[in-house]
Amino acid sequence: MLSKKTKYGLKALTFIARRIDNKPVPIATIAKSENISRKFLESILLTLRKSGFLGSKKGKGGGYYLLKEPKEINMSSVMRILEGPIALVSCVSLNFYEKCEDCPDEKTCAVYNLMIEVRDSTLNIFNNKSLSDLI
Amino acid sequence: MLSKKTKYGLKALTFIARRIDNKPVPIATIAKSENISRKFLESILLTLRKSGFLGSKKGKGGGYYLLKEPKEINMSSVMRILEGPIALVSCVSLNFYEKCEDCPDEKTCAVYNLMIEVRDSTLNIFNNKSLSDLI
DNA sequence: TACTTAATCTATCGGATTAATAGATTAATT
DNA sequence: AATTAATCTATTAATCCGATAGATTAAGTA
Repeated sequence: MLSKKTKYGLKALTFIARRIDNKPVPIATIAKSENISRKFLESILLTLRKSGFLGSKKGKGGGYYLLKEPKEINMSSVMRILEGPIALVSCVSLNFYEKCEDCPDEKTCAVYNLMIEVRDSTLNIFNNKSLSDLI
Repeated sequence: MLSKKTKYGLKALTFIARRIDNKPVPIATIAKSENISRKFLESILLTLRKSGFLGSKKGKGGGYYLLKEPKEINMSSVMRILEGPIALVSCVSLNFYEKCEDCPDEKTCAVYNLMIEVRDSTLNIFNNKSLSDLI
């Protein structure tokens, strides 16, 4: 299941992307319009800024704005920043690989191949979707 | 990410399915062979029994055995019992549907359609996989 | 019958993670 | 100077996960 962080993050990104002028959008505006706890959203937007998706401007007329074209913002990268691994088990993760403690050998693991398949099909969707597709 | 419960459950099911004679397998045997906490596995097998996948026999020579052919044990149903919803958000879940509190309208939700797509592709895999494919 | 094996049931617990909150600070605009 | 709005640091509340403990019930075996 998707965390609220990810869900809110995606909603906020699309909200910001919908502004054609790309003028800064204040946190409060997004929070109110999308029914998100203002403070929680604050921390989410901060991570999106630190990851290079968003820029920010303080003071009056400030807020968050996109640093790239919506078309250039890939869903895989957003999901990885907000949610973490796309794979269902870390031993099949491309970007967050980790060996399973309990599993002596991945090649003989029954779960492994199934999860590879799921990962690939999900990745296939996220890789071919950008923020512009969510608008 | 998959819970350990699900991962262990899948491993245990394949372990049991590998016994061609389908004689009861004691919890302890599975736990030792698959490096799973015995007590934790106990509760997992209990839910698999209550869901109709496994039968059990007490006493000497007892243990858990499959109630159906591995070919008849569908991955979607196993996943739903062990992990819960296959969908990433409950508002796109077929079996565990729940309305999002924050979302006023699913039709205008940007996340919705993306998650529908992910659900369908994952479901497509699980629906066409059975326990026999894991062995 | 007594003993052993093994599942069953109830309950609890620590730790990690998630979601949310609070308050003080910094920066920009008017 | 006043206002607006992001930033930073810390804390809290709630939930969930993985694991554990102990007593009980059932079945086979000597």
